[in-house]
Amino acid sequence: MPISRRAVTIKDVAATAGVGVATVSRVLSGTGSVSAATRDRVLATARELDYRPSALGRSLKLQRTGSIGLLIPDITDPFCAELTAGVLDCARTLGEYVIIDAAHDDPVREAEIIDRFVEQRVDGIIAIPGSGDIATWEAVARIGVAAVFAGRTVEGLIGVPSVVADERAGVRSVVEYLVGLGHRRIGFLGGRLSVTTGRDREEAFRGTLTDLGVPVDEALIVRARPTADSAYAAAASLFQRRSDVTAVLAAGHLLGEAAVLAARELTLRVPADVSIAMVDDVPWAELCEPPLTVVARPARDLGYRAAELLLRDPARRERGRPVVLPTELVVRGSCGPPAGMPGSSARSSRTR
Amino acid sequence: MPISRRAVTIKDVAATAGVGVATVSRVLSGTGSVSAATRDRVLATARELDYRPSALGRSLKLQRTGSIGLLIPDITDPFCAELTAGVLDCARTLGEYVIIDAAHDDPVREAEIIDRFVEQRVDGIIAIPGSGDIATWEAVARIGVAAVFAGRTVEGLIGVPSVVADERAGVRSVVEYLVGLGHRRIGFLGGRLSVTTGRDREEAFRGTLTDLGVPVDEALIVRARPTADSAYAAAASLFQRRSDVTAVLAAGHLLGEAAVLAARELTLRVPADVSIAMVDDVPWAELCEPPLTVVARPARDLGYRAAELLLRDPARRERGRPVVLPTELVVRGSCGPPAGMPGSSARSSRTR
DNA sequence: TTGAAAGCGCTAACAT
DNA sequence: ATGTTAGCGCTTTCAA
Repeated sequence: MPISRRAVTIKDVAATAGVGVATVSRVLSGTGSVSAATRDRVLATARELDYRPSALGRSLKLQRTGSIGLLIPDITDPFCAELTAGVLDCARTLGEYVIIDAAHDDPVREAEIIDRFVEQRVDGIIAIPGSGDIATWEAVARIGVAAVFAGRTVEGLIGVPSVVADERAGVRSVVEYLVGLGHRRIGFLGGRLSVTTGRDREEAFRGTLTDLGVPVDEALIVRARPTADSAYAAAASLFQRRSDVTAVLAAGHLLGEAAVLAARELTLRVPADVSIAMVDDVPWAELCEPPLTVVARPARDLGYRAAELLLRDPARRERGRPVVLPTELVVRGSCGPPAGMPGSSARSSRTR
Repeated sequence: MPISRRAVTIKDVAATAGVGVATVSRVLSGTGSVSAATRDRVLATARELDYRPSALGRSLKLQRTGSIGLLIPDITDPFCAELTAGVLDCARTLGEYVIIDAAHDDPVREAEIIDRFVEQRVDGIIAIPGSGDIATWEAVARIGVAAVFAGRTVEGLIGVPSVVADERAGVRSVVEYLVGLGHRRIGFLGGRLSVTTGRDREEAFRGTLTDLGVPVDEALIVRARPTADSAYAAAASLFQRRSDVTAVLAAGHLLGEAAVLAARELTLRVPADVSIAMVDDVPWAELCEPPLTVVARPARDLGYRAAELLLRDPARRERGRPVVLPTELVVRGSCGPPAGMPGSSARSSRTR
């Protein structure tokens, strides 16, 4: 079998079948009318020659690629991966393909990736935006490339719609749960305020506490950069600085991981000594000992709906209003009444 | 600001700048020679018009897209995600972009995705193959599209090189470790033999035991389909059927998760009652109580090297020999001497 | 029903 | 140094 030196083109098929290229195109795309005889002949030769139509030629002609660009912070993050799976699912049902790239929270890289997407003439862009440049997205809108944000938004940007989880309601539900359990001194491990989710969660934390008549102790609210080290430092320092916290809400799985590890390191029993809850469900939350109570965001749906909004709902997309999906409080075993409360188990003397 | 009705093309830039299209092309691609004056003028107009060169036109002309197709089973699998990150890293440094899709272990879907990649005229394909069709890959080779397998191979296929972990050495190291601890009745939770990794691991398990003079008890070797349910059923049945197992090796993180859950359900203490080890390091392994001892595959490197092999090492790629990367035995707390051994803690009466 | 031809945006060979 | 032009593979009028 000879190595094919050149890819088979529509011309080759046409010539071999003894018809014009237009006819081949018609047969293969199913448009127009062709006699059954030619149809069969063309199909046969195409198969025989192992002809693969080039999407390049078609896209250039059609001015439409059938692709969508997906920009995420980091594919190894479970939330991103799950959201990506949703995008892939939807793209598949809609016959689109997905170009993906990770910006790793670097605004420059984010802009580069978007430029690339634009050059590739993607039909649209889905992004989990970082704390990046607003100008980047204004440029996208200006060029006229459709875009939608998923999971997060960019502050003060109009015209780019988004599909997000109801972060505030999620935080509210878990704070209410903790307060209902009897907690009054609840620590909050938060992320950067420069991303919308970070701000929403922290505000909702404060707001819910206030609504419930629980005083907000600013010293119990700490923030970390999105690295394991920073998260751990924040968690450990909170536990050590304030041995009176009875519960901690981690506003993200990195922070939750840090809280679990720090508690373990300080030999705090969960939930006897301290209750831990976190935002975002991840596989390890269930395998933890005890299993972690979490606020789950519908990550996969977020991705699916974002793709849907982008590709098949231009009207709604234009309106730019955010689509908000509900979260779910998943109660597992990591939260209980505070030590010393009726119903709580006897508290051991905490050795630090 | 008016909505751009049509994307700016190289012609527009040329006309506006008062030069030929070739000059614009030369300026933008940095090839050929242009006077500083025209150069500046072209650059200025390009910027002014917000010109974005179309990769479609360029790719069609150059017969090269600068893209690679990445085919994986499931992006939400941590191993796949990590490997994908490696591919993304390498692609970025090489200036390529990545089209991704998940086959979910469906051979038909796998074939469809590959067809799509071919139509898109990707420069090459990287795949974590399922137990799919060998014919699919033969077709790829026949067409002349470069491909490399990552993490797994397809049996009996020549011409497609691969970058894989040293599965056998990995399993060997952990089996030696367990036997060294004193274990003689070691359970094996395996995957399908139809994927190369599944077969390699099981063979290595048997082989190592034999080499060490430990009899192979076939009743201790069970297989599961790659779903959480099937894995759990396998683990639970093994524990219940054979209460004399002192250790279990899970040949994959799904199986490891099942083993941990099943042990917990049956109130077996780890490692006092049973030691658990698993192949593949995942985030939860460290957060588990006790943390799980694992054989870690260099997932990210696997992806990076696969991309490298595909894009910048055509010579080696041609030769088709697999690149084998080492694994690492990460000892954590989930393995100890078997109950009743010197050094083991007193064994509780196991209530079943 | 079918074919010829224009043209999508770009690059490169060729001419000037 | 710069402009003209052919053509990459395809779809789609427009004629026949």
